[in-house]
Amino acid sequence: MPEADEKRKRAHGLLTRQALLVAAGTVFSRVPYADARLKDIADEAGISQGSLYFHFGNKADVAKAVLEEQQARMAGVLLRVTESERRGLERLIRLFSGLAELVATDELVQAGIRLAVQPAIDVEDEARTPYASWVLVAAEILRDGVEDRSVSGDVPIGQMAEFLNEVFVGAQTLAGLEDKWASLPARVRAAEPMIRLLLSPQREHGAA
Amino acid sequence: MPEADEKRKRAHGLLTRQALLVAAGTVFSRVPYADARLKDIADEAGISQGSLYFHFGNKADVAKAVLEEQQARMAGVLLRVTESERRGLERLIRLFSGLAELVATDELVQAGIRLAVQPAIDVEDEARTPYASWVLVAAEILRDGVEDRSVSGDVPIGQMAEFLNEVFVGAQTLAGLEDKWASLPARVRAAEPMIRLLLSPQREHGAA
Amino acid sequence: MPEADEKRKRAHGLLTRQALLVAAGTVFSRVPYADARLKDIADEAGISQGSLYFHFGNKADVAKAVLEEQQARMAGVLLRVTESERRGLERLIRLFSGLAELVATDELVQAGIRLAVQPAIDVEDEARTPYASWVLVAAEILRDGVEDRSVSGDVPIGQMAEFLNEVFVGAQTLAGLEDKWASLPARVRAAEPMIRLLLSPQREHGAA
Amino acid sequence: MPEADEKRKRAHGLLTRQALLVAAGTVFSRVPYADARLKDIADEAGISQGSLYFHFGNKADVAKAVLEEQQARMAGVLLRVTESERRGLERLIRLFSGLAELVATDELVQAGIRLAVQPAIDVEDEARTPYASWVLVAAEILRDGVEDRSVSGDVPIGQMAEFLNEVFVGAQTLAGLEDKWASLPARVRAAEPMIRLLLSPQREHGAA
DNA sequence: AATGAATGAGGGTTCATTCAT
DNA sequence: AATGAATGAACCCTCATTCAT
Repeated sequence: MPEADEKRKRAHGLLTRQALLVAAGTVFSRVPYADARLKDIADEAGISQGSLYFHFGNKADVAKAVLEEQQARMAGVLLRVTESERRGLERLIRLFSGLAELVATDELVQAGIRLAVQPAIDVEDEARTPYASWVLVAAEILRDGVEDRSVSGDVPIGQMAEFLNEVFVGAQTLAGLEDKWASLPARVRAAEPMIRLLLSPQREHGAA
Repeated sequence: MPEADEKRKRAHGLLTRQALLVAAGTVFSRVPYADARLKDIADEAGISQGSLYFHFGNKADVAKAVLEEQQARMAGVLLRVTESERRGLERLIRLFSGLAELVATDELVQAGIRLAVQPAIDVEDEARTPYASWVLVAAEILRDGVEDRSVSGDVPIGQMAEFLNEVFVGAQTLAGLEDKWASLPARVRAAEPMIRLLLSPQREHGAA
Repeated sequence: MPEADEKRKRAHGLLTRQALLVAAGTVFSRVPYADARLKDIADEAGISQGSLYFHFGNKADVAKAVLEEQQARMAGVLLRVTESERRGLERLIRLFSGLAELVATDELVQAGIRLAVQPAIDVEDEARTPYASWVLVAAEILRDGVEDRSVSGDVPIGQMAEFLNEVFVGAQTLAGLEDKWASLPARVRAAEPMIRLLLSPQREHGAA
Repeated sequence: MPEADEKRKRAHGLLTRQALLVAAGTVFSRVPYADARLKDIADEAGISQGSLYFHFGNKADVAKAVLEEQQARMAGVLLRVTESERRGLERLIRLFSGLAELVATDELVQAGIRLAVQPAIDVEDEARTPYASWVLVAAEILRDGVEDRSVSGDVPIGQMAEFLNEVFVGAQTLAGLEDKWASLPARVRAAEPMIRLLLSPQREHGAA
């Protein structure tokens, strides 16, 4: 059954590629792009450095693959939260804590963050843009919240979305420096009261 | 007068060192530590690469000097704001916008931020700690604010200080990615209403 | 009928080998041996790189096969000319123009020339000798020409054969550089009058 | 005397560069461009491989420098011959034998020939063109020869120049293959009678 | 007969650092 | 105080070759 052989072969290749991706996550989560050694990634994945080039064209491609996977995993959290939670305010809180949990525990996601934040010459912007999209997501949820009365109608949606994004990114940045993101969930939890205060309907927003 | 010569020489040496620092700021503000080339710094300063080693011991030393200068300049803003503003709330707001302005316009400070945020192998923590101190500063100001009634007494000082730090760092991170910090002042301005809302005395803080 | 299968398989194998040879011709005609990539040859032939090793032992073997085929094709021209032309002088002229035509149009022959001219480490001399043999062929034809009176008896056979060989090789080298041998036939045509002048019987040869 | 120091330093650098060029000649004269190892060149010159990059930008630059030097040396022969010999025919003969002598004894010139003949991807045409110019030189000399009656007026200048170029290039190619150009002078000497026969004034040229 | 996957040696190049002057 | 020159370690990447299927 040569066809079965083919399949197994290809499957094995995909496994290796997956291992490589995980290894890349480990390495890129620890050191900046320029300091990351392909040799370390290959070693970590248990294959030769040359093999790496069978699966990825070059160093930048590896980084891009990590970024893509990171985005997919973060989008996964969004999806799950969207499905499970009805009301806007809670959805937002859950999204934040869900992302925090993911970031705190998933090395590949941590690697993606590192890569996204630094201007590596060869990893083009295509992969680094998504920060903007999270603002849109937050705005969307806020609008839902206004509709379902979990969020005050006085909230200036756009600016608040931007603000919340800053809060999360700031927490993420600081947690990354402090203890490799282990404290991120705690930080987000600590921020929750302030967020509720800002959004809860019983207060008017006298913006400047 | 050989002594005069000596003096001139030493003065000239300091000038060169200063030029080197500025050049380092320019380069480190643009690319990550590992991508920064001593050659580029030397070129930018208009001296030979070899000379650089007369003024600094090695690459890490240059980075450390940049970090020190950055911290001095940021501390300068704190000093000026502390002197000029009486009431806690306004002092805090002024501090934020003052720092934002500095970051947006001063390449060396931008360089410092870049260096502080990334885990460069050889620039040890000594220089990266200051993030923690800003939380202390914020807490101090908040306490003053409570005392002078510009800040609500219900505000949980420690957590709020941490939260505000996250906001600023988040704005800084995003502005850095977006347009090399040009938009940071605008971001801080946009965040002002939320901050006022959180701190102003006429609302109770019944957070968990 | 398993035997028929066998036959078909073997035939198919030969086809592939042939395709491989053609592909090698294409690649070796374009770039020096060391720059020729087995991957390019395999791609050009439409098979996998691994398969190439079923048909040839290694890179040098591929080159040797190309050289052999080239020599066979050039010898073919000699054979055809010998059969068709009686008189020595005309035979010589026809041989030159026939070879020129072949070189100008046959990529595999071009590849052979490239390979023969450069000192590739692993394609040993076995394959590169034939230059000498062309001198012998030319001498033989010259002798025939003297006998049939189409070539002057005063011609110093050995040296003239060597000289004619140089002319052809020179034209070949220059045409190769100029336009990938497209101009070789024209060059040979332009050289014809000089050759006739040197060989025609009505003039005495007062060599040193 | 710091100025003297400067001078000595720079002179030392030029010496190294010169040594590097000679070493490159040795290596490039032996193996094709792609097989030439920068390590071998550096070793041959007695410096580190890294130093090589202080004097030349990259491998292609080294090759280009060799080509330039080769052209200068060959042009030198032309100059000397032009000065020493009055009559066209003798000038031509002397030029050929002078070049042959140079090629046979000068490794750097041999290297230049090797480089000029093979299509190395990164050594651009700028450096490989000069073959054409030799045809012009030959034509010029032939014209002089016609004027001073050392060359027959019936000679078709352009075509004859091209033909003579082919002869020399052919001899050069074959000598290169045979014994690293040692036999080139002998080959040129052997060709001399044929050339004289073609050019000497007492015969008419019935060109096609 | 053929393929996808893997290997490993080696090459060119970069760059922080040092040295002689 | 400054420079040109030199060093050497290391990195990314290529590519002929091999192996399991």
